[in-house]
Amino acid sequence: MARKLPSKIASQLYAAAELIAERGLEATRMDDISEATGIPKATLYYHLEGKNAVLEFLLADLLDLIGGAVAVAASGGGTASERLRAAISAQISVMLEHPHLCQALVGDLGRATRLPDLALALEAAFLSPIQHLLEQGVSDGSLRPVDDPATAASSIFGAVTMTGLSVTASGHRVRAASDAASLSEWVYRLLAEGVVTNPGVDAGSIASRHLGSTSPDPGTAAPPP
Amino acid sequence: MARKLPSKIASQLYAAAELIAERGLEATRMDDISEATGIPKATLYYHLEGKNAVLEFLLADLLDLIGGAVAVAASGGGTASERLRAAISAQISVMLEHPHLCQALVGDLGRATRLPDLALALEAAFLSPIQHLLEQGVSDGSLRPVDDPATAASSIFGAVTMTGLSVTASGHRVRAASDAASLSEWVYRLLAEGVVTNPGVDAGSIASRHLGSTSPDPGTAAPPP
DNA sequence: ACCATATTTGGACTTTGAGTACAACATAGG
DNA sequence: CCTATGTTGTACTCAAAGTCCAAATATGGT
Repeated sequence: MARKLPSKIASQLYAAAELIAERGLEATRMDDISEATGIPKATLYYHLEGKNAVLEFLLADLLDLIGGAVAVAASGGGTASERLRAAISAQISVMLEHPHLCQALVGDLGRATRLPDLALALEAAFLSPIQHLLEQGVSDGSLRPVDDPATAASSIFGAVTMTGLSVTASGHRVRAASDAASLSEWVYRLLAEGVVTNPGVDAGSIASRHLGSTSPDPGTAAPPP
Repeated sequence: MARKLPSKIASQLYAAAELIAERGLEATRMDDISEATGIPKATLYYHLEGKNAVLEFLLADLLDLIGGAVAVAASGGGTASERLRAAISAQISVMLEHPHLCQALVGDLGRATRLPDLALALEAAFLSPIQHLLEQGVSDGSLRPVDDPATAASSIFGAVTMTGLSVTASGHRVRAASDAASLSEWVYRLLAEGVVTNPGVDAGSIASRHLGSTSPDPGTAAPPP
């Protein structure tokens, strides 16, 4: 559709990512983008449909990067669990290499997912490869079976993304990891091994105790002692 | 600060949540909100500082709800792992009860986290209780030790939130869970037990294989058994 | 009942920023 | 040199946020 941007301009455009990441797209005036990139407003509008198109271009690019890296990781050798780790590593690496783009993506997630192309790209870049890995892991025995791998992929995506963000964005002094390799290893372990010491021990005891969706229910939160 | 909104108005305001969830705050005109709530624009501006304040009010409320429920869960009885499960259940329950608010929160996450009060509320409602649970779990032996519980809390938050969203928002036909109880049980298990069949087997073998961001450091993540 | 103060509301107004129109200019390929 | 296509400054339109204000209405204290 709009993938004919002169590379000169495309590269300048990245200068706008930082602005958008910090202030959000809404608070970023087109004139700011123009000034930050050195591209005059008229030229911007000559190539792009508008403000959203700027975001769309930047994020499509990011998602291509991640999608590519994840795809490579997911189709590499080894067990599904090893490839899952590689995929997570790929995502984290790209995130840490492009912190501004990621902040922009997450900060304007609503807008992003409302742009149809981007929603698809997101799906293709992350969710669907991870979902497949989960399924393959059941086959090769390296991963435990999970109901609804699609939803599980979302959960994993959420965990990885949020982790990457909290390292990237917030000034969190992160003890866990200073570089992409150790951070991704860290998240992978968290997701792979879980947080509990001996799985199964308290499983199933509470399952039906919380709320029945419809009825008034003051005690949604904690199980009685 | 602005917490004296007449309840009459406050309740009407929720009618705007759906609009915001669907179209994003930016695409929602103040006149739309006015019309949807039945509150005339002038009155809105009499009580609220502007558009952002609408979002801020709604989300502050949501975060109070979640924060309250999570706090109750986290301070209940049982092991840390049981309370972690209860906390997750609380969050999921509130999310499923207020899908519009959640979509609004996530959709305009950037804006939300840029509102200082909300960033703090988010921290207080989720992150910090979960972080404490993780720490307590190490003490009582029900959870395995994790480097940097603060970041781990973010990861868990990401997973839970994304899961809730993918059930709520996208038309995903979710096999995993139709109600809050079973969904939260499902996420808890995922996080508690991990996705891998026999933990530790492939740890450390690949850490440095994908792209080298400077130092290969395969061991920072989890403590040995 | 009376007054003071706060709330509600309609309507006109100001301001800001997105997006458009267009003419002048540049550049390239034939 | 001449036409295509890209570049850019300037001036414009237009929608929506937010402000002002004054008249109506409620609220509460004495």
